[in-house]
Amino acid sequence: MKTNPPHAWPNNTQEAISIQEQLRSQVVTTDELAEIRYVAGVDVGYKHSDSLTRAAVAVLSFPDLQLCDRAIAQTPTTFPYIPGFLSFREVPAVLQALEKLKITPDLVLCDGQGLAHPRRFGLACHLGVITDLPAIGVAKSRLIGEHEALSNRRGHWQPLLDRGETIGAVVRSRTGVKPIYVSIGHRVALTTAIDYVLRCTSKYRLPETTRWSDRLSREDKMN
DNA sequence: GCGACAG
DNA sequence: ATCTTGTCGC
Repeated sequence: MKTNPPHAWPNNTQEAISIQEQLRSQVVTTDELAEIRYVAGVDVGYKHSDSLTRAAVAVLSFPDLQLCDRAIAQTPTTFPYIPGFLSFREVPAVLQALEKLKITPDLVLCDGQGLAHPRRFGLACHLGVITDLPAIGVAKSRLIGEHEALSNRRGHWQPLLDRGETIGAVVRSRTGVKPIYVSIGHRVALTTAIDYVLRCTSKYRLPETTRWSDRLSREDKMN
């Protein structure tokens, strides 16, 4: 698929903050989706030295979740890991991987937060706005926000709150497992996002999309 | 100043 | 994320 050239890249957190504050107004928090036929999962890993960033993208058919396309890309790591600035570290490699896809996904599930972010502009929002693809943040752990006790049954969820504002949801993707953190990335409402995440999750805690991109990333690591 | 802190 | 063996539990 084609992606638009990214905006100027920051060299420090001050510049990164101003970019986040500028771009967050472009996030669409309502459903603006076409028919979903292909869902992509994105995973990013790093080499031992941390100097290389590797992005893997898996495109699955929806709703049957069969692997239809895949891509890997590696770029020099240009930004350190700082909570709240993950996207500046991962987006460049992800864009290169997306460029290699033959199939343009209708929805992207990102490994990280979307709106559930200090400035409401996590990885899923950033990638969504840059590509203008519908995107959802699916994180394995919490960045910010609090929530009420959660039922341990699959499908149950609680709003994730920050100063009374709903910024995402804590979702039990499988009965009895640790919950996952789902939030709006771009062009998807929260309840719709939760629904798609659950529909992409069958046998395990994480969506099949993330599991596939994880696998592709690990395979590539061996080469 | 003391914790918390996506991947 | 990544470095890493065995081990507890279903």
